[in-house]
Amino acid sequence: MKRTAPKTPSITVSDVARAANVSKATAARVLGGYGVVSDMIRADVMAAAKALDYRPNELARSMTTGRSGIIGVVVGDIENPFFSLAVRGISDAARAAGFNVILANSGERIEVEKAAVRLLIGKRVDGLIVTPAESRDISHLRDIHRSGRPLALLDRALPDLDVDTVTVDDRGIAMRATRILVDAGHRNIAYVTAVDAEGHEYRDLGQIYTSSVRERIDGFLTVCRDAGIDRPERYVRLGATSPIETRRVADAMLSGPDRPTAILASDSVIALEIFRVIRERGLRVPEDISLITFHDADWTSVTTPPITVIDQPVYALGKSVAELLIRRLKGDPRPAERLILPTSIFERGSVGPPSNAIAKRA
DNA sequence: CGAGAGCGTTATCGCTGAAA
DNA sequence: TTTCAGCGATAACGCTCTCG
Repeated sequence: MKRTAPKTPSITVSDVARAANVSKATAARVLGGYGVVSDMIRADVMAAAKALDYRPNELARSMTTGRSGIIGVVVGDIENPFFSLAVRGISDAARAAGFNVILANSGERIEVEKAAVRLLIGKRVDGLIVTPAESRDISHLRDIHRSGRPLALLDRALPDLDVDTVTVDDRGIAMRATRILVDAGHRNIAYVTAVDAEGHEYRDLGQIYTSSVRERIDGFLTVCRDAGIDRPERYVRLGATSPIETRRVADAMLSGPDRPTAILASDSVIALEIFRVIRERGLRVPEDISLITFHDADWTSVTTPPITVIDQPVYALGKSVAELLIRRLKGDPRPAERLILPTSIFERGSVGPPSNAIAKRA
């Protein structure tokens, strides 16, 4: 029995150099694609490398260059199609520029996000893209900045952190969506988000530490108040962190005596579960309840009725933030940029006037 | 416990020989 | 004689592991 695993001798530049009868330096020049080498020697080295199946040792390479060629990405929830599409945008832009991506999931938990950032810095990523779960505790993000590594923020801006940021106009688009519901005659409109807070109950904006959601709720409440709706904040529901939790929230909301006649969902995962609960309760969209959701997820266009959605340019969001970061990695000295991408609403069939029964009671 | 070798690669320096 | 393409030698990188 062997006590130690047999060493698998990997082919190095030295081996290739020996096989090609040149020095290590010359072989390295050919394999690394730098410096000047004659065509004959280049051919010899390439042939030797191919014969030996040489593969560069990236660890050793980054030891001398100080670069890893890797971009670290920390997102809130990999399972959410919003983030998977954004990551797709990031990785496409990264690959085009010769970078790879390491992905970490924070589950929207600040401790996990901090650990992920620490891990990625330990892995010596060249730069990081983060969707900060909280605007309150950003010491770990300042640390990145201070370590000289570029940082870029995706989807969520932090006023106190002057780094490249790509977002959408969350407040403005939430206002437009809310206005559609108000114009349809709704007075009891709920906003449902995954973001949670102390006590799981909404009191005021100060509780909401996820900047994009704070913006949205602000926009939502502003339009409600402008329409003369009394205490719209009582319909803000927090903690729809998973399908199970969303179901709990939706059940509680829809079984109450003053159930809302319209719902604005903060993401498509929440909206799908709410849609299920509505149907299971024998209610109809939009006759009994109107529904609008953030994110034009695939399923929203194939339901009966199809769902009115806020179409965020998710792929472009990811692509743009990666491009900003890569520009930074290449030494661009320009001041930090805050991009706000345009957003639109696809009006489909899930919004109608409030049902009479409820309207009478209200 | 500290010194130092070793890992694979890159980058710099300096040498050689041939062309101008 | 000068110039420079083409190449070799080697220090340096940051860490682990061994040795004294």
